[in-house]
Amino acid sequence: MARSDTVPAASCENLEGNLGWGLGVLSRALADAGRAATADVPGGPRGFQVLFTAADGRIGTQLAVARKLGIDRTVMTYLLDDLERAGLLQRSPDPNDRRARRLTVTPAGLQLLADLEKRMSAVEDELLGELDEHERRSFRESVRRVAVRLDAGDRAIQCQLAGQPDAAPTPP
Amino acid sequence: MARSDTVPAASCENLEGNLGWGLGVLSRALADAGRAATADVPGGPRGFQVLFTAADGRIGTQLAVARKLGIDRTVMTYLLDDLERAGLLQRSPDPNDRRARRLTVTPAGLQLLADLEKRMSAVEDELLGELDEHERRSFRESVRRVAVRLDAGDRAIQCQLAGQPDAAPTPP
DNA sequence: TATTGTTATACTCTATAACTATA
DNA sequence: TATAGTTATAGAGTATAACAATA
Repeated sequence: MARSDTVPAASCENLEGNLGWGLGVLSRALADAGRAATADVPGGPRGFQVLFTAADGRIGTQLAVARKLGIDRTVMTYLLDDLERAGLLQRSPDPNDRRARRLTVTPAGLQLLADLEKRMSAVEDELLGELDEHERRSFRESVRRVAVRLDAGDRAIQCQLAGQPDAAPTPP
Repeated sequence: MARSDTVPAASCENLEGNLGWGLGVLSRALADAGRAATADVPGGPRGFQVLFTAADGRIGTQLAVARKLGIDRTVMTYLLDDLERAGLLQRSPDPNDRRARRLTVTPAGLQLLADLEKRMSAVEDELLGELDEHERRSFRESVRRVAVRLDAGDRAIQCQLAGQPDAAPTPP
């Protein structure tokens, strides 16, 4: 009764081996450190990501940016209001589809963004400090590949995962 | 003006290379799929994690579990109320410190937990489907090591990150 | 006095619905 | 009719503060 009653028949030996726990810890740490590093940015870490995505230019409209970042479109409105009011970004009607708004980062926004990228990069390296350079590169690359597939790749996968947890894994 | 105005002086080429974006996508996907896979558990994915941690036995009291999982202690109360009401878990006063409550997972809880671990494991493997087996093991191990250091290791690191983003990285 | 846990309250985010304008 | 964006409202989730019991 010393142990056999407290140790469950777990497929995973301990909590630390649980991916959900690990990603939770990592995400919280990144969010906390990110909030501190983006204290001067409206919207915090999310404001930074919006600036970053808008500056990239390939994702032009505000709805596309919102989808890419997992931000609700109604939340996006307030976020952009704040960023625009701070003079970091501008909305303008898309000439091809006048319903949509194109996002343009102002010179002030680009300048802040360059600084933010340095800060966030430092934060990330600090968080991943446990890993050596090779492991770090490998880790970043894995995250990138997994995320790209989850994001653009197959939305079908997410639907499958969300809809039928016990269903057969091989649909035609 | 065709490009030089839209492409910023970014240290990271594109959004996909951004760790924050990648972890965001991955965490959201895991949360979504986890919610679906734990639809029958009070508290959803978090309820599963509490069960898992409590069943491990090494982290006995409810406050310790809450800290380990990044759950506010006031939220923990409601969470445990639900889990206890569902007959999955029990609270009992710690004989060594009668302020604290020890958590015991009931047989029904252990049975559900075993099933949940299978479900969550399947969800995780599906999410990491982009990686081959070796990469997957390596990725999980990296997450584990990074999280363990962030969690127990040095809370000083988190304080440093959170407190002074621009400060010198080598305090005495 | 400090800490664990609970409760009640207030606040912040997020989701829902309704509306405008374009397509 | 459907979509991009906005606005207002309601709801979920979270944090804050006060309290009781124990250390």
